[in-house]
Amino acid sequence: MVALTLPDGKVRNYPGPVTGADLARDIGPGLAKAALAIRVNGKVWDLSRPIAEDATVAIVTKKDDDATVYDIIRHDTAHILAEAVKELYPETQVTIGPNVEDGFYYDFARKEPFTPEDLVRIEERMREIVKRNEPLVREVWERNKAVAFFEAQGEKYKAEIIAGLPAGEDISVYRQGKFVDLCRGPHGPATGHVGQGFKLMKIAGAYWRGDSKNEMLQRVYGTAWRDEKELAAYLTRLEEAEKRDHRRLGREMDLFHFQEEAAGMPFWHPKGWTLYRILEDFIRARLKHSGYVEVHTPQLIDRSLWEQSGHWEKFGQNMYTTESEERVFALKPMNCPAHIQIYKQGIKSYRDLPLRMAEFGCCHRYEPSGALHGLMRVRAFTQDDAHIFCTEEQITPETKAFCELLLDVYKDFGFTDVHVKFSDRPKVRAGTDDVWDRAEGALKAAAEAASLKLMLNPGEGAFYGPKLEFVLRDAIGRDWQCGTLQVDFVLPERLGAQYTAEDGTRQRPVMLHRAILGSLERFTGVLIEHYAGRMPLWLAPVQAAVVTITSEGAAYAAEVAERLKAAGLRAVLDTGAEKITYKVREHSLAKVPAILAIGKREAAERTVSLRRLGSERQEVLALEEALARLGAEAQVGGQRLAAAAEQDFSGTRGAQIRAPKQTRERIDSETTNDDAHS
RNA sequence: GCCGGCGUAGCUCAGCUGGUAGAGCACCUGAUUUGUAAUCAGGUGGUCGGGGGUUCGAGUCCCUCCGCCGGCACCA
Repeated sequence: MVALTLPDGKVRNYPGPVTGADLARDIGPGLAKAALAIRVNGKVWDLSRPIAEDATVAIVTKKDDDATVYDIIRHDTAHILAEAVKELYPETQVTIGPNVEDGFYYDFARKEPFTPEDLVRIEERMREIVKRNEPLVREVWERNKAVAFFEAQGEKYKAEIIAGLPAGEDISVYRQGKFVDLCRGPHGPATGHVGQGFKLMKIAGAYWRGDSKNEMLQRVYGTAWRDEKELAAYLTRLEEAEKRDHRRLGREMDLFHFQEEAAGMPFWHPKGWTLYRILEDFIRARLKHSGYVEVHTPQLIDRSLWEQSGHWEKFGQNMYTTESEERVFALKPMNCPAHIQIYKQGIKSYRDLPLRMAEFGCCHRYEPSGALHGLMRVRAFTQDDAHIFCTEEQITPETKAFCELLLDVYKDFGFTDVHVKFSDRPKVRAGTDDVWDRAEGALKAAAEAASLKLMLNPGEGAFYGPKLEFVLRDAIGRDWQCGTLQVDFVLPERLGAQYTAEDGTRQRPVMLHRAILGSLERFTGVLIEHYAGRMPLWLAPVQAAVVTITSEGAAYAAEVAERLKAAGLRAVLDTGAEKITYKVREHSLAKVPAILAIGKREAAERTVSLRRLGSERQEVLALEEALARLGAEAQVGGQRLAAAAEQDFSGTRGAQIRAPKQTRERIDSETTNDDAHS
């Protein structure tokens, strides 16, 4: 007897093993048709797989609001992709085809790369295969049979994968039509269940087994959804994400640019640099408040120091060098060795620790050309870098304090969804197990003390110590790794840092490498995308535009602009001859958070008509009231920031706003009252 | 670095099988004094990413270098 307990608590008894398909058919024809798979004691099984023992079961259908549905649909679609490719290009070998976020891919081995036209053909064939509604049949094969089968087919990759599977594991294959693929499953009952809500997205090269020493395969990416409507929604989502691409907004909002002569190194324009400097000044103030000292170290340092630190050996190929006076200098790729040099000046006592040394040091790294990506991956960058020299006992309190500072800073920027990856000892590492035990223990305890959600990232620590990696989630759900904290026992040793302990002995300090924003360039990019360019008031390069409706208001408008600037706000004055609708549009496209319109009435009554970006509402306020309100909002405030991030984004293009002609000169010199960059 | 795609005016893009470069917006000039997302008219603007080759003739074809885009690999 097999007793199956259904989700509603009812129990069905069978004399012997039954399949999910049998059960679904017994319950009703509708369910039988809709069934995709069956959950057996929480595990998802194929409908064709016999259930031989009592179990709690639930039929999975496409309508279920459950990630499993997508897992099945996407993996089925990957098999359909492989079948289509084998039908169209029989000489192609199949390799692996896992699911990824929002879709799947399949890697193929073939001499000729796929063309975009091939992709169209393949997708057409896939749609046919779906219509054929071929049953997907699970079979368990004996290992040698499986290897022999795939070798006979010329599928050397598949044979290699099977050979690598642990002994004793069932080798399951799935058959659909003439196509047989090694696969763990589970799958839906037939290709038709996938429906037409899928699309092939792109072709790319990918190394076999992810190793650049191996041959390159052809990877086809696809996406698959429950139906065409969901697919359409997904494609719309991609388009929306594209609109907030910081590279596009950087151009549209005149923040920065890149050019061939300095690939991977941003040219910051006045507005972009204003934003950058706000971040830098903000962090500088926070660090100062948290007991850090700031230093500045040379851009060029003789290679001997990099040899000593070990960087030359590991990363020499990725360092820019220059020769002078028969010596080789490297542009610094990081600040830490230089900070140790400062630490080593004079004798340090345990009383000097912890010593928190910060530097906004510009670093250069020769990143591989294919890695460059706007501000997110550059060759010249500045971190909000600091090194905390401390004793082992101080690791925990210092880490805790750092985590608190970091979360607080993130909150100010509007990021409240943060998770932390904890990367522990890698296989190849320096330091004894005892030291690692202590370092990992201290780091973990501190992270937990700071109430962080920890995700384990086993074996991914630096060779010198464990690390925390702080990942924040942006307004549209994308994750960005920004902050980091690494415990380092190695560099102080290599570069000879010491302190005198209470007992008079010489000891090695521990070094905590840490950054909150990471690279300022990258964080600026993240912020632009998070806010879709609509920065909250305190971050907006131009915070307010004072615009006249008619020239009668010009003198008063100039006064309003002056008052805003006197209140510390970055304001522009637009007294051009265009219509108010034109000015509102232009300044809105430029994503200026506040537009203060001045007409005859406002001038007479000493008021302003305030319009906020993203809203059509206008509010007539006394000038003093508007000043007070904007001034208050320009202060850092977490809640306001979060609210600003949620403002919906409407697409724009070509917002290269400049001052209208009559006032051009005046405005250009008054874009900002922040003299820091002049 | 590897695989694929792409590179035409400041931006977005058109330019069929090779016949000597075009639109919209932007910009400039003039007119318009306007009440909350585009006022009208006229005008300027490109050695078609760089170099080389094939051809009577190359934006269109070939080679090569550079850059960008999408992945992969890398990321101290």
